[in-house]
Amino acid sequence: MPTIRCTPPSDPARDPGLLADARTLHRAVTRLVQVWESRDRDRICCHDVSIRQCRALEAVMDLGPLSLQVLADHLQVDKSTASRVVAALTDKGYLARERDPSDGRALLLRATPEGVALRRRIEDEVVSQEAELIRDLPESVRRALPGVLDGLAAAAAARESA
Amino acid sequence: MPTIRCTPPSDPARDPGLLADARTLHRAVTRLVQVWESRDRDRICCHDVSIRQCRALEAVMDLGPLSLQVLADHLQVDKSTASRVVAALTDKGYLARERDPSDGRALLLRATPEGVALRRRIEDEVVSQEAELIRDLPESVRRALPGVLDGLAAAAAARESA
DNA sequence: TGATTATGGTTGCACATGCCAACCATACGA
DNA sequence: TCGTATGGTTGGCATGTGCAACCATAATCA
Repeated sequence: MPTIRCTPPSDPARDPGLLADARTLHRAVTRLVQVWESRDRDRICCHDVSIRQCRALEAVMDLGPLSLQVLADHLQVDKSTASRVVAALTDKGYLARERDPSDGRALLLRATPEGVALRRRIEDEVVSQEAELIRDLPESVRRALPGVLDGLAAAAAARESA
Repeated sequence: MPTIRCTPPSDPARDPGLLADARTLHRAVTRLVQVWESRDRDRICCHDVSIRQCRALEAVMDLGPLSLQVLADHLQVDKSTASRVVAALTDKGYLARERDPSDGRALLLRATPEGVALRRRIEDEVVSQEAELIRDLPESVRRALPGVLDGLAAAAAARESA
């Protein structure tokens, strides 16, 4: 389908500052992502699950019982990867793999009570560290953060799927 | 050295909104990191190098000729991982592994001309996509971005090394 | 000086992740 | 009912990761 774009695809010459802004943004996001990745590895991996496994557990809890394919789409990984992540979580007792009664092919993934507890434990710990962190930030920055980050992630995700 | 902290280490009871803010922040950053990881996989991995390899190449160029250990510290990975990443980049011709003349044990890692060209190629492409992205953002968000992101990354990095 | 210790790198191991492709079972549509 | 589409699993192969063991060179100290 021929989507109509309101903004022309590229006219950086029209706004000379745009590329400079973009470069600044690129470096800032890259730095943030790298720092956070490392933090998450340290904070999550000591809790019996990998980062990916933790994200999968969160997705299952937040999106309700779901199929493997939906989970894979959400995590943006191949379904084979999702299958193995789920297998690991199931082996550890954090997820339950049921058959979808309305579709004999599909799974219905649910978090077990142990999974719910683990997720709460990890998130509480991380959030308390987050609290330490934002207390040191200027009030203006602290207030602007969620909106800005959500906007950025949403814009990137939208462009991704376009 | 006994660093003095201006804010007490933890008193969430003093500010009941703090934990809620922290949770909001946590979810926002997590989402952003996930979206970006996926983006980077798609944007970088079609250029003959993995994300990690690209980061390593950037680090070598930005920090000047450096040793494996310094690189590993910067990327926050084990030195064995750094060793293999460097080996891959060297095999592909993007890095040169020299002996440090002032220390017979250490390496001096440098980007080759091919490495420099590759990094420029990748960054130009990514930055142009970034430009598309921020053009769609509200002006207020776009203006707040770099400061907010830098502040957050810096705070996280500082707390990390504390 | 000679022995001990510290540091920089590499390698083996085990495992998670990643993608592709082949495969099976079930569902759906012509 | 037969062909096709979809949901999942598994195998293969590559990369990435940390840990531990190991080697070579420095640095330190008796």
